[in-house]
Amino acid sequence: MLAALPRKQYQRLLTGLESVALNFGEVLHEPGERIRHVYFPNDSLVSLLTVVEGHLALEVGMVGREGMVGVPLYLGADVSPVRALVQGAGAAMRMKSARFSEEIRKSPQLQHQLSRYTRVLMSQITRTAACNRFHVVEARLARWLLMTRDRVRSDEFRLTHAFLGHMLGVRRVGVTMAARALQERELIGYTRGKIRILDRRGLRSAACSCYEAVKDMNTGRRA
Amino acid sequence: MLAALPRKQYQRLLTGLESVALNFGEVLHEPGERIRHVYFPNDSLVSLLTVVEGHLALEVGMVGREGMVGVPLYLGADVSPVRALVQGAGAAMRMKSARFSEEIRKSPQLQHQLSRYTRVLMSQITRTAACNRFHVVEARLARWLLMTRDRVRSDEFRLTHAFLGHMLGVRRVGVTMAARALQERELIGYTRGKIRILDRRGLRSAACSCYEAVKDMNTGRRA
DNA sequence: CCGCCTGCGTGTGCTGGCGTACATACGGCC
DNA sequence: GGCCGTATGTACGCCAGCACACGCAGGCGG
Repeated sequence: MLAALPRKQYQRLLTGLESVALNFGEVLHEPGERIRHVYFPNDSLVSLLTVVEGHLALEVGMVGREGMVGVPLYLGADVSPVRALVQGAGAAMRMKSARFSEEIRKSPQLQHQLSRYTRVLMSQITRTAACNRFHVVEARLARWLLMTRDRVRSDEFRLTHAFLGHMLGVRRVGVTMAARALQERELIGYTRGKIRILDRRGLRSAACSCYEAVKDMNTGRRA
Repeated sequence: MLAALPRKQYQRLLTGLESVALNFGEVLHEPGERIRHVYFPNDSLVSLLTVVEGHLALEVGMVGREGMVGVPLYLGADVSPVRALVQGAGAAMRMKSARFSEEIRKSPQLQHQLSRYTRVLMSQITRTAACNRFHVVEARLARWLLMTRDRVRSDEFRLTHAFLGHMLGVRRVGVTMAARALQERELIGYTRGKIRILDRRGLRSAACSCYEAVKDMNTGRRA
């Protein structure tokens, strides 16, 4: 995302950026709490979850190297409305909130990038909302795996059914059923927390149209 | 929303604003189409709907006098990701897109108001997503009626079960059942497209917590 | 090598909402 | 005052996902 900035701006930003390793399960932001840093995932992957009392969590957005964690800061709030959970371990850059606000003020180009990304994120959240309402677990699981794959750039990653349940807002058992169905169709394989995508094209046709839709938003093919 | 601006700015904006009457069922923006005007409802009410092929529509946000229809324009896109449907007839102000973009550029205060509203809208969309996933129709219907009431400022309004189905993303029959349940508890009354709220407090307790949650966002009690 | 924790499989009964189809009833219009 | 469109009621079969509960197995630490 930042790489799209003019070189000079980018160089200056770098002086405020700090390289960090994000660990699986780490919580970067908690709803209602102050945002201390904004994060720019490199090969890591962060999920944005909404938390409703008395229910499972529910993923509303996914942030990889195309985006940023901490958009509310750009919009002038210093608290997060969502939980930001590291879902794929890896490297990221981060910047202190104060410094970042400062940089935004100084750079119209950065503002432009951020407004663009905010737009994409809103569309993504909107689409995810509809997806969670209308599509069955199996299709949603397929979509989710594909989206994850695109961001961690690997066909294999670690995650348990229970974890997936939190992402998709369903019980673990629901995930188990859906995963087994996909496995029987030889689209994926999994054992004890390791999931591997075997047939990417097949998985695409098992997924709902939301995968392509969200992808198109990110690549800017649609606004 | 605009009233929060400094008087001078507000005066200037007025010169670009045009008063319009919004009619029930009118579509202001269609997904994928250019945004020609932005709208500031006065006593009218606009629903933001996401449309997924082969499914009912689903409301993700509601805009009354506290907000604006056309946020994507602020974020630099000239096409809408959602359908904006007039759900409560009434008056609104509107401004041509080009002029509005111009005004944004000129006024930091306006930018500030817009970024604040964008934040609120994102939170609302997020919360609505979770609500649609986790809560039963009856509670969602109650929430929806209360939210509408707050915006049109009247205990009675015109809408059919079929219409409500589109808002809540359920079949008409589902609405009928939920509505009857609420009627039997004497919280609402309805006949042929007219719904009246009889017991507001009771309705609040029938609604899920999302009503209060979204309300708090709008009034700024939470970010 | 044993135990235990974690991850996965399976079963049972239940309920909310779906798709579809048809029946009633109000209310405006001629 | 009868007609008809639109709004609402009702019914039937169906299935996805729920809550809860328990069984099994791989792998790590002692």
